[in-house]
Amino acid sequence: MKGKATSFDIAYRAGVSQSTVSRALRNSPLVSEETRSKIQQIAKELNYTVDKNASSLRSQTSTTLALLLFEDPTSDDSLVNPFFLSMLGSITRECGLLGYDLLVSFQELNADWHSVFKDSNKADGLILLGYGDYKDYESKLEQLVEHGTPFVRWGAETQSIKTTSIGCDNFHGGEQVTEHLIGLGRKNFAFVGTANDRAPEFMERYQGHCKAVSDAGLSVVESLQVNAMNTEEAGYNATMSILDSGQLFDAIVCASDVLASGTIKALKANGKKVPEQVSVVGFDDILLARYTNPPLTTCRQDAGTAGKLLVDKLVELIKGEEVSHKSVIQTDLIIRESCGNSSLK
Amino acid sequence: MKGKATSFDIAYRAGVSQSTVSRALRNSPLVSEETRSKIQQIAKELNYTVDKNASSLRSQTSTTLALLLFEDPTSDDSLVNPFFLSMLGSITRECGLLGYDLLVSFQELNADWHSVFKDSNKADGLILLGYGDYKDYESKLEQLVEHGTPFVRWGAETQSIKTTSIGCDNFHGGEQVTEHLIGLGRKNFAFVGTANDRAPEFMERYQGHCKAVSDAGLSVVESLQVNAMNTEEAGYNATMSILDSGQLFDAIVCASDVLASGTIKALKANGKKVPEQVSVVGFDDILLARYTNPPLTTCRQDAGTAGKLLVDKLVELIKGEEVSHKSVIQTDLIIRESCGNSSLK
DNA sequence: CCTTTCTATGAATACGTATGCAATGCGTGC
DNA sequence: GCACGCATTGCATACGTATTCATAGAAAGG
Repeated sequence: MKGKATSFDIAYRAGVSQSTVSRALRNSPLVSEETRSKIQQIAKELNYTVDKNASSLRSQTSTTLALLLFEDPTSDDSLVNPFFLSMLGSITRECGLLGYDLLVSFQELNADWHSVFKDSNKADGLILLGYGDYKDYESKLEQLVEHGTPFVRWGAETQSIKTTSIGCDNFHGGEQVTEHLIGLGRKNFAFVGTANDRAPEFMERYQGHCKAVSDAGLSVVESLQVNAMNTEEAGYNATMSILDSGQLFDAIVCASDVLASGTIKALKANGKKVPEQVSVVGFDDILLARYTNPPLTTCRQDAGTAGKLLVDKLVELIKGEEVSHKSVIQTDLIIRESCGNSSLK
Repeated sequence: MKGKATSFDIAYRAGVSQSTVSRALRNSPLVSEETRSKIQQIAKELNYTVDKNASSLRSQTSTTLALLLFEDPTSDDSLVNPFFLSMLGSITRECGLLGYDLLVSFQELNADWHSVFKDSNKADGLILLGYGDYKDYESKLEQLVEHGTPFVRWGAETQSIKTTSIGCDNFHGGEQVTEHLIGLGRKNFAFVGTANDRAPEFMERYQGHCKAVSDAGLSVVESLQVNAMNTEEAGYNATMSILDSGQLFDAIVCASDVLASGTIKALKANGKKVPEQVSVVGFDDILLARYTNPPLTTCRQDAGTAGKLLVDKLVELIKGEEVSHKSVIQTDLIIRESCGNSSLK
């Protein structure tokens, strides 16, 4: 046998036309049960596989999704938000279940990612993962919408346009962790990772945090909240600046685990005991949270559900179904040791 | 404008034939500089992108690589070997640089991964990442070879057939960590993660370890080496069994960081102080290694170089170039606190 | 000025599949 | 016995590009 078998080879052997072979293999009702089974039998014998390029070209659909991961390039290996990575598993798995292939691409934010893949017909839709400089980001999203490209995003809802996004209940999560701290007797809160343009979900967490503080009859001290990017270093620096300011606080709420890791380091470097003197909470429950010292109390986002949902929604969009603009995933408070226990009261 | 622009649209506007457009866009020397620039100009105006399906179908080449990641499905989110994940970044980046797209797929070992992608012409070659039940694994590799599918692997060299693989110098790494321990005065070694069928690289590390022990005039105690899969739980259990055996040891060499993490937990659970009573070393230097308590001394494999090399070699294979069967990446000893310092002597 | 060589282009075709449309055969109802 | 409907199948074509082959014109050489 020379080269790969084509549907014509099967047709010849089965004594039917190529059309019938194509139909039989796609389980069209237009072929009799008898010929179908004969054809499938032969296909198996010949190790036949449909040529995806030809198939996609003809049907104008690729059964492929593209995952675009936005990350600022960093120097070290940990160039990827660990939380996104843990979604990757569930995304690929769900793709497999639904019969889609997955193209993965890391994109810098200023790249022309909005046209990649879809224009070239390599993918039927896009999954966008990662935060962006929101001004530029939203304008690119608008282009996608104009273009009619199906896509879903992980993250907060966008302001200017309606897009389909999946996100966790950041506001509630912010409440949860703060209520936990209040329950332990903490009263003076700092917040690391206040919103900046790149991370509206941080803002939502902060707002939930504020609500819980207010509800408890306590007051939010503006000067104790510090803007920070999502890196350990930023968490470290933010915490240092809080310490330098000399203000009083007995708990630090961090907008992510990565930030919290830096916060704990900074506190230790300054001789502060965690959790005895200062409680620390994070957000995400990435693998690392179990290994900080002390282990980090945090708010878990279910990466498995998130990934599955992203794929499901995108496929619905591709099929032209009506899809809700926002899906919210519940958060779970994971209690470890970085906040102490109620004996602190 | 209705639908996407095709090369015919450009041809019409430029007053040339479609052939010329195709040539101009692919920078063929067969078109004059003048028409080329006119065509490229028009292409830009029309936001033209080559239809990859048509292009791939015609040229029988997809400029796409497929990354197959083998993992036993686990219950928790950390379903992916963290080390492999850190390679993902460099792999996608290198793919981008070389103009290749990347399909990512998690595969269970018993699946028909050997025929996926390549048969359907969706990818020009495969990158295999992950360990397998070696009997089954090698037979599938043989099928790939027979089939003429270009592929590269991360890991140890295969026994029965010649395949192109990239791996770190596991043997030397095993020596490095052991010599370090010996330098600190350790004399009685246990080893967690002795080779099983699924992880020949573990075996190489073990052999390097043994060499270093012998070279130092010490002896290897067979009963202090325990087989273990690459999970934290396995490391924990293996260490417990060593402890239960009641044998004397002052250092545990683990075949991976993940194992070492479990080992440290088990030691602590039994009241053993690390590193005062027992030194522990790992292998890989995954992110987690910085966060164990105490931070883990380990042998770093350069995931960045590894990923880049995998892609480079695969592309060479695809282009039909001669490629060395094995490339070795150097390892670096990363000293943290889990082994103690020379005051232990 | 005629032949030859080269350069730039166009015409035609193939890649392998999916599908609209036509055709065939067979059963059914009147 | 005839018209009609249904169930299968084949024919022909389109998807959009890359490439071989042929061609026209220009340059070159004698």
